[in-house]
Amino acid sequence: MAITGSRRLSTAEARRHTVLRTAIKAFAARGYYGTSTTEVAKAAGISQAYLYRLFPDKESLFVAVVDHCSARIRECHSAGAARAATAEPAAVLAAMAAAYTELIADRDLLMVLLHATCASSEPAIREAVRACYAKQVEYVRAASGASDEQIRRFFGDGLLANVLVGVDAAAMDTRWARTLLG
Amino acid sequence: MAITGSRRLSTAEARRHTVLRTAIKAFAARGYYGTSTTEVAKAAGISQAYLYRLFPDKESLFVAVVDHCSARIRECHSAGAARAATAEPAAVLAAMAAAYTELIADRDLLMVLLHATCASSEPAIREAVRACYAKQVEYVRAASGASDEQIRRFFGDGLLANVLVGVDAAAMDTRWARTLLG
DNA sequence: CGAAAGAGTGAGTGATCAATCACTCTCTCT
DNA sequence: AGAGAGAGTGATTGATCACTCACTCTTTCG
Repeated sequence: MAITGSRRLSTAEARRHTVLRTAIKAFAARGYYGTSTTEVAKAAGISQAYLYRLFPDKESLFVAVVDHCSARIRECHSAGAARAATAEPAAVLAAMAAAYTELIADRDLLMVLLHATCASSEPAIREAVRACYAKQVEYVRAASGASDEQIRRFFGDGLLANVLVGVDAAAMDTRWARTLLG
Repeated sequence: MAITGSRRLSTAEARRHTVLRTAIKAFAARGYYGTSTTEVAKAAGISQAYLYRLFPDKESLFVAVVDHCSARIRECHSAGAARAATAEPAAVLAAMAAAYTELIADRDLLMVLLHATCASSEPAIREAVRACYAKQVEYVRAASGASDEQIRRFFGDGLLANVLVGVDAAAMDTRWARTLLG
């Protein structure tokens, strides 16, 4: 190891990356407490024992998954901002919101972050969630130049969308769901 | 039983009520999957075995707790609305929002609802969460006469407050936290 | 070749969990 | 008094959990 700087990812690192991707689906359903490491390993196509050679424990694994989700959201916001019609804060925010709505349509990534917020009684997870919000807020602020009030509304809308996806409100035909879906 | 209509709550029913109150604190920290029935029983001051005579299983217990929280939120909104300065929708919404902010200051009730949203991959829990939102939205609509857009913003603000309390943003001295706290 | 390093696993371990059972104690009503 | 109903519990069970260990197979490289 450490022989060349141009070496491809080692196989173990590639595996770790695979685990991060597939663990999103595994954790999405029942979160940190409700998902067993065996389920995560099965989703990644490896043995549970090897999972423990890739990550020191379940908490570190979950934190890594949250960080991975956080990075994907920032990529999404960035891609959205690039598609904004004008450089006006409101236009940039609207473009980012549209990209975000598209991103969370598959539910899994979103549910992991919802679960992570819930599991923030574990200090390490709380820090990961805080870091995720910190990076999102500062990125949105820098990319859009929006005011605090605009940013607050942006995140309020996003969180409402999260919950509506979480309870699958789009599949319901009730007045309250239609009201909140807007 | 069923002898008189004026009888006080039976002792078993009183116990059930105690359990619902105390279980909020127990479930708040680690949610449906992460909280054992032994912890819930201990918080209520009864044996775990008796918990199973009061509720058929863990899921029913959790659903009952969610329903209890739902009722408390509606009482809170109702009390808030009664304190509104004028009957204008915006004034009523503001008064309800203020009452809600006060209610969730203790974190526990709020965290249970956040956990319930997360646990909505369990059908019975999902239904309880949906019912909770349904009642809230329809109550807010009826009490305030607000437009759909106003209602959406009201719940977006509430959910943002939920998350900020969830990660204890008020205890942080960072720019992103100050921005979102407003 | 051969040996060292790393990828990967089967078979456990003790702890903990939801749920059950057999049992005791305390009322209430006749 | 005494019997029956309901309140309440200690002990247990089979399953599942996070985590570990001893081991094999494969790749790389001198």
